[in-house]
Order: sequence, then structure tokens, then C-alpha cells
Amino acid sequence: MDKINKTDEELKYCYKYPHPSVTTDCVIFGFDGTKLKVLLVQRGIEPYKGRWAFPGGFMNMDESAEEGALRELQEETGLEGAYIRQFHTFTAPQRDPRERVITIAYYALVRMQEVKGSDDAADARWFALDEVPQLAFDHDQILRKAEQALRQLIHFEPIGFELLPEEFTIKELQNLYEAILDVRFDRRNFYNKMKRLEMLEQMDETVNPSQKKEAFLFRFNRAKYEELKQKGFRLEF
Amino acid sequence: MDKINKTDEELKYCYKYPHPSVTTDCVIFGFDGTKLKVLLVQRGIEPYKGRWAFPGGFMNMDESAEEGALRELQEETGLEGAYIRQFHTFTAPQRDPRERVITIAYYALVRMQEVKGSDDAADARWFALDEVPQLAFDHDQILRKAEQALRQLIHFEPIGFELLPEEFTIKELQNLYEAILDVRFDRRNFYNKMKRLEMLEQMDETVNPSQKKEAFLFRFNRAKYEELKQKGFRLEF
DNA sequence: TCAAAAGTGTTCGCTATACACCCATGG
DNA sequence: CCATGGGTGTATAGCGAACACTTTTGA
Repeated sequence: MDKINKTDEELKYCYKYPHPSVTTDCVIFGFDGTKLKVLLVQRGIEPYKGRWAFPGGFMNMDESAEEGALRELQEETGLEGAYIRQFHTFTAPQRDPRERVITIAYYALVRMQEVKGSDDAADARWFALDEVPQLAFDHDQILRKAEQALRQLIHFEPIGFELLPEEFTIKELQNLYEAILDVRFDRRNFYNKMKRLEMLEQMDETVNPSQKKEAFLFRFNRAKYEELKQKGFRLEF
Repeated sequence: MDKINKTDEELKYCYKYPHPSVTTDCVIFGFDGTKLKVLLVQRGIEPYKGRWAFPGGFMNMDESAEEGALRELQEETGLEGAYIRQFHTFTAPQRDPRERVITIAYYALVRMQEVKGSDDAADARWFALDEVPQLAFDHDQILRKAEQALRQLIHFEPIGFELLPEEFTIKELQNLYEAILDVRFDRRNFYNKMKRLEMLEQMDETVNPSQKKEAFLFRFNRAKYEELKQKGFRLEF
């Protein structure tokens, strides 16, 4: 169960009662314009060597869990100050076969375009949500909980801000909502709703590659959103 | 900062790197028919001796955080198998002046009537939400976060089940929703909405003490609720 | 010239909201 | 007999859901 004595190592941090190790793990969500994706890293060591897992690591004693998660995220993706959110702490006694480890799990919403070493890196890769392989440890469970949490948050916050590029088409926005909520919307109703809400600002540029017809680009009107939210409004679908 | 050497104690649990202590704390919500309340205990020892705080304690190495929280809850209130839910883990490095302690926070929804040693116990007392004094540690912050989490959950789950007695009046149900969401509803619209949803089962008994007119008692029709939920329905206000 | 994608309405039914009336009870 | 609280109904505005027409462009 718990290894009290580790042979031939320096064991200089001693306590009267046993303490678990504490890690942070980060489910990094991205959006490619069509599908929701997560960034996984392949484990190079046992246990679960070769399996994919979420990036994460031990929390330092002089940082909060959030600071730790942001540090790990920076190390993995190069992103500074990404949008992250704590959603659950996983504590099953046997979740790590080596010793007692609890993990404080965060999810991050990032723009895939801004993440270095994307699709082709050997040890870090984006996976579409429906193509995620079996993961290390209890990370399957962590992913399910992260999806749930994301689905909840979207009812209260305009998450699109963080996952989409500055400028995007209405169709991309709709794809995003459909991917997160796993539903289908009527194209025209979605458009009408967005227009009524007045949260989108239409750009002059209409460029859109590789389609039949050119599409307008939009950007979020964050000020307008904050104003609506203040008045007790909630973004709902 | 971190005490590596505690004098004249047995320090038999040793690690290569420092480990934080891990506790669970539980925000226990109750409802008296009018106001939302929380159960606090008064600290008998330093630090923060005399201050009120949420019940909680160290997580054992052979139990999950949830089991730990349930155990603490049972010890404090005598309640078995209460409805609890993890909502956040608090990790600020200095949140405990003695040593590094992180706490996994839960809230519990209980029926005040079923909790022993209620309003008059010396070291445990119910406080209305707007009468909570300044708390120990970072528990003020924990309370705010718990309220937020409760307010979120009420949009997706019929929390009334857990906080109200088996039988209740419509007015009590309305008071509960108003207390949690901090809004006011029109009495007649609330009644109509409940009627349309068909989630309430009217009892024959109409007893209601100390009022001008007798009021009907209702109970939740849990089966009906589950059925609606299955069809993608969400309880909203 | 045809298929596919995008911009823009219109209609209808339901629900949220505002509001009114009657009944019972205790002072 | 009136003030208070509780049960029940009705009218209206606005939103969600279903649905249609036009335009552009590449094959």
C-alpha cells in the first residue's frame, strides 16, 4: 500500500502521520473549427509506460495548485496565462499503483493555433474527443468529468472567447457549441439568436478559404457580453 | 514556512520531497422553511481559537476524500449517507499558519430536522447565511465558493429533495429557491410552473400551523423528475 | 447549370411574466 | 369585517423551433 521506507534515498521530509503526494493534472481543450480536441502526452516511464495521459506534475510547496497547473501548462505548451479552471480533485486510494497520490485536476481552454509542437510532436498530440485511446491511471475518468464540467460552464460563461481565434465564422461558433453540448442546432435559428443577443461584432473581411461561398468573420463583443451578464442574463442553449 | 523537524515527536513517515497535509472540510447547508443556514463549529484550540469554522479533519490514507468527508459529517451531525458534493480544493500556501495544508471542500445538503444537537449545542450551531461571523482560516472564502456552487447546481438538479422534509408546502419550496438564488418570484407564477412540471405530488393532509389559512402539503415525485431529466429536460429558474 | 454553403426572414406555439379574484381564518 | 395568507385563473409579449428563398461559387 504505502511505502513508508524507500531504500537508499534521502528521506528528509518527515511527518508524524502519513501524507499523500499532491499533483496537478491539466485537461487541455482545443478546437480546430470542427471538433473539440484534447492535448495528451505519451508516458516515457513506468507505470503505464507508452500510454497517453494528461500533462501534470507535483505541486511545489511554495505555490498554489493553480500556479502549479499554470506552470505545468507553460512547460508543456508554451502558453502563458491561459484560461484554466479547477474542476475536481481525484483521491481514490489506489489511483496510483506506486503510492498514495491525489491530483487536483484543471481544464484549460486554449487556441490550438497558438500552441507550439502541435499535431506532429512525438510525445504530445492533439486527439479528437471521440478518438482518445485508453489513458493512464484514472485519466479516462478525469476526462469524462472534465467534459461534464465544460458542458456545465458553457451555460454560464462565453467559453467561445478562449477556444476560438480572434475572428471566426458563425459556422465555427456553432460547431463549437455543438461539439461541447453534443447536440445539433438549426443553422438559421442559431444565426438569429446570435444576432438578437448582439454579442457578435461583424468584420468587414469576409475571407473564408476552401468553401463554396465566402463567409463573414466575427469577433466577440466582450463589453456587450459583460453588460448583459450584469443584468442577470445567462447565455443558454 | 514548512516545519521539517518537529521536536520530540515521532516522525516516522518520511519522504524525499515535502508533502502537504490534506484535510476535508464540509459546508453543511440546511433550510428552516424560510432561510438557508450553515452548521458551524467553534474552535477549541489555537490557531483561531474561539472562531467558528466548518467541520472537517484529516483525510486517512485508506479512504477517499469523499469517504473522509462522509465520516466527518457522521461524527459531527450523526447523519449517515447524506448528500455531499465536492466543489473546490483550496491550496493557498499560507492558508494554515502552522504548516502547508490543502483542503478538499464539500458541501452537504441535509434536513435540519434530522440533525441532532442543533441550535443550542455549545460548540456547534446553525447560522443563517447573512449572520455568519468572520470565520477561521480561509473559511469565509470557502463559504462564498460553496454558495456559488450551490447556485450553479440548482439549475441542473432538484436540490429541494435533500434540504426539505418529506412533506412541505409550496411556499416553503419557493422560499428555498429564493434563498439559494437570491431572487423573488411571483407566488402565482411559481405555483403554476410547479403544476405544469408535474413534479410535485399533492397530499391529502392540509395541516399547516400558525397561519391564516391551511396549506396543502406536497412531496417530490422523484420518478417523474427522473423521467423528465432523461428526456433532456432541465429544472430552470 | 447544378450542388453546396452562406446570408436572411417568416410563422406558430409555448412559456414566462404580469396581474386579479375568491376563500378561509384570526383578531 | 377586515387584514392576511393561500388556492387558482387569464391575457400578452417574446422566445424557441420549424421551415423557405436567394445568392455565390466551384465543378
